Amino acid sequence: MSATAYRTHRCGALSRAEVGRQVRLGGWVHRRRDLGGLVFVDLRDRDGLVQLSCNPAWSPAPVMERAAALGAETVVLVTGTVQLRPEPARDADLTSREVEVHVTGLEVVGPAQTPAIPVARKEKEELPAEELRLRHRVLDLRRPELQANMQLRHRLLQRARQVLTELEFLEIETPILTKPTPEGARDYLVPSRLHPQEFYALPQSPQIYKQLLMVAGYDRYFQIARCFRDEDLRADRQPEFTQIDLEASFVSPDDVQNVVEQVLLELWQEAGVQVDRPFPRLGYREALEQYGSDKPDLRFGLEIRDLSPLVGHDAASFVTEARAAGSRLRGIVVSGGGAFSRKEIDGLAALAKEAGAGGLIWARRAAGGWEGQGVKAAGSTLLERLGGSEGDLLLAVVGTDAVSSSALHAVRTALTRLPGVKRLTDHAFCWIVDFPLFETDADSGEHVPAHHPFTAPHPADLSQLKLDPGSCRALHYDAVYNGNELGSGSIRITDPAVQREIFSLLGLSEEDIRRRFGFLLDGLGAGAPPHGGFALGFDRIVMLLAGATSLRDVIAFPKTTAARALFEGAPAPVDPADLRALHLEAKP
RNA sequence: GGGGCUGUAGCUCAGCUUGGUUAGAGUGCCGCACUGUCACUGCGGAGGUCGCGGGUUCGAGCCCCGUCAGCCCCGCCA
Repeated sequence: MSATAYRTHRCGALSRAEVGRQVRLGGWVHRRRDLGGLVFVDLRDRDGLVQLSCNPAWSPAPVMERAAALGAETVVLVTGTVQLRPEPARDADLTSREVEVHVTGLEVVGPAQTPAIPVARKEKEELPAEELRLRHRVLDLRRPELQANMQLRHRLLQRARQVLTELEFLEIETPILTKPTPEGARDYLVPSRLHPQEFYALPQSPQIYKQLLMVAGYDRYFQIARCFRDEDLRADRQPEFTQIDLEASFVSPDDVQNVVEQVLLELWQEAGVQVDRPFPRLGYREALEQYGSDKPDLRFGLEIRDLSPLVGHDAASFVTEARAAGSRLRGIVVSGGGAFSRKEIDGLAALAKEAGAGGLIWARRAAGGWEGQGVKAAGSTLLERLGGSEGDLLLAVVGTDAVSSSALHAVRTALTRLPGVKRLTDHAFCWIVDFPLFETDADSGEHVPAHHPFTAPHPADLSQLKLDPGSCRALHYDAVYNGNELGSGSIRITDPAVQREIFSLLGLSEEDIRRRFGFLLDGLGAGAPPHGGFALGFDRIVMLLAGATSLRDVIAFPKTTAARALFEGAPAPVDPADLRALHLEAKP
């Protein structure tokens, strides 16, 4: 299959099976070891390495000469015979190490300048600075680690296509040049040449299109969709990213979750991990109460407890006063946490403060009873009521629920990285359900959609939509894995009247609604089936399954945190004439 | 928009604490030697805008201010 006019095999594919065969290979010079009379070359391609052995006993003089002059990363074509290595390979895990190629012909077809960053790295040698890796992306992409990541990415993509196709989903493409319809994030805009002062927007997601496909009767849609959001970046966020986007008609939340679970199961299986179904479901309120987060890492217990009922009269005044003001005392008991150093505990306290807590109350249970700063703060009555056993560590926070949740979530996340903290499992999926429909904007105090404005309200809460929008739940669900949000979805609004009401709750005038979302409302009025869907953050999934720590390691040509492409040099200024054609003027 | 870390040879880093002769190491590169290496080995050599700009000082890689770039986090973002 991999044979071409130039080669019979890939370098990394040679094994005992080919011993004695005459082969032709093409690849990159990974490393060269020149012993004077003998030259060994590790030749690399996407399948791996094979050792070339150049020896006057079988290599003609010109071959010896050329082999001795080979620079790193040069592309060569080689002819030779596959032979077992004289000595048992030291690295038996690399099958190609069992054999080598006795070179009879060697031709340089792609001379290479000395690489600016090394492709062949020594053991434990640090990676070059990320800036250089991005600038010299071609060289970085040659590294076996990134080759493996990109190959995994391909396999996951194909697997997703396969399983969704088996589930009768149709892959349908939607426009990249779309209408600016803000869903929360800033749009990337594209000026129109034919229509002065008008703009396309790149899609933040194919949300409205996929809903209209449901209205159009396509019943089950999916797309490996590129999405664009002009927001500030993070290690796990890029300005353009890929979603496995899907939508289905006549479905309940369970139906959608069922499909998503099947997709995730197959993707994890492709990466060699067996996943149990169904995933546990956890209410949004419950998740915040027990874990302080709507994306809890359920590989760990470490549940948050409400300690308020245990507070006695001997608690410190700042605790009793906060209690009187309506705050709660919440905490985590870490079994075995008594062994943490003071430095580790101080580190946790710093995180709690950073998250807005006044401080972290802590106490550990030694042989003689509870000790530590928390004995005074929480009061010994509380600690007696709490009980516990020797070696326990109590970490607690007083404050509003919002503060204690985010502080304890930060503490809990840090705890999971400390040595000796017990893990219940390696792979913990869950669904977070019953999200609120609206959030209150911190600045304006106005209602904003918790997700996007097309999410259907929970039927049980529909009657409160006007009276008390804040208490309305949504038919929205998130898939969470090991503390990472993999994606989210919902049942959509199909009643145009309800959709109008949501828009107007968001402060849109009738005219705004018409202008911005008229085509959606017309669609919904044309006979809309009940429908819902989901979008999985594909890059993040690849990152997690590849064991990478950055999205940039699973994207061939990523952007920096300032949204620059260092390799090709985007964005870039354009010729004023080109701007004029677009009816634009660049102001300094 | 805010905070933090980093920037010295092609690459990875030391030097900065406490300003002072000619800025070092490993690796890569170049040359020589070497017939079973696999991070080959040995010997020799070249290689520096200490990110950039300004300031303090007799003197700045080192101190101060600004700026640029990369990374991480908060805000933002599904």
